[in-house]
Amino acid sequence: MNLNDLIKQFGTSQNYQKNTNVFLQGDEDQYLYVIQEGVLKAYYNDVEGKEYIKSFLFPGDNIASTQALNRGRCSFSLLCLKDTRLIKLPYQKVRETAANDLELANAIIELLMSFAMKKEQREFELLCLSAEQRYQNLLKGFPNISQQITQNNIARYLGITPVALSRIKHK
Amino acid sequence: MNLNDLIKQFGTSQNYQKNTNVFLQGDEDQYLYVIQEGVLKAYYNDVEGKEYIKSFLFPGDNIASTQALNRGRCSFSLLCLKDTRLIKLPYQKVRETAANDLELANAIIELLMSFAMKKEQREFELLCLSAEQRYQNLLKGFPNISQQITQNNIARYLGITPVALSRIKHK
DNA sequence: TCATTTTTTTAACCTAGGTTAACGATTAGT
DNA sequence: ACTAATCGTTAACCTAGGTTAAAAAAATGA
Repeated sequence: MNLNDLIKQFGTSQNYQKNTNVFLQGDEDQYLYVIQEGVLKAYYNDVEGKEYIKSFLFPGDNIASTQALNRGRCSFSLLCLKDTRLIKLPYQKVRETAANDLELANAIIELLMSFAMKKEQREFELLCLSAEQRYQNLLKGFPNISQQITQNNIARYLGITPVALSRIKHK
Repeated sequence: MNLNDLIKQFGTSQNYQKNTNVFLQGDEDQYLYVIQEGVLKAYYNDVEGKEYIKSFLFPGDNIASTQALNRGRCSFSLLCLKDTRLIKLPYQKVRETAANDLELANAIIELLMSFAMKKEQREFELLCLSAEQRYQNLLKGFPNISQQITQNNIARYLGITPVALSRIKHK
């Protein structure tokens, strides 16, 4: 069994309107989501309500809170920036199936490996690059991002304020 | 087959003296390492030679460059801060074995999942916390770290200079 | 189209942390 | 125990980015 078979068997399709949350920081949510259509942001809020954007999600991407999957609560919130369609896959089913299915287990290894690589890349950027370098990097990897995402959101993703991003662009 | 069996079958034990590198940024190195004894740092150097520390490694931890495993070069270097003994496991063997061994494949899923959680936590800290908060966090999770790691290295791990860390401590 | 809301820019001022350099304090090697 | 090297601290000065607020620009909706 591969990931597509698994999705056919256990996945349910869900529609969300722009500006609705798929889940909120603090929720229990043991699902894996695959984006079919739309754009989302995954973000943290601190105690003062300040927002920090973990990542943007586009069709083909997948997401879950690893904290929540491993018997915890979501460490972040997930919000639709546009009308969105996604597939919701119960993680319990994924693990149960993988426990008895060699092909699927190896597909999940691939998936986790590529997730790990992405997280490691983000860690690198946050640790080693200046805000300006992170911005250049983002543009290089995603030249038309500003058509899809507001500058406000881009700034929060880079770890700076919208004011600071405006300054960087001005140069 | 579980991870320990795999280590017995394909792992080789290696000793390194303090201040020697296990691998260098830019190397090809398709091995997974398990730390038996010692302390190490994983770090990036930028074009000007400035150093940024990804993580410290202690007995029981494991490490590899995910970039290098996936037919690339190491994105960081690995250096022993103390005399070190570690087990070197060829990643090719791990994948070949997992491809035909359900138990092992699921053990690797566990391993990758816990790796992903760690990277996600680090991403959170770098994105959302100030240097001072990151320092407090580190002390909470590892109260005796300054007996094991110099302040210079701690600062580079936090993403600040040793001078800045000295200032933070002074408060 | 007009009105409202949201986004982006600009400016003034502030703060955390960087840089350089000098000086003690430790540590390691002989 | 002595020397050399490394490490930690302090100070002076600098810079990237934060904060607040107001104005301009753009998007949204009736």
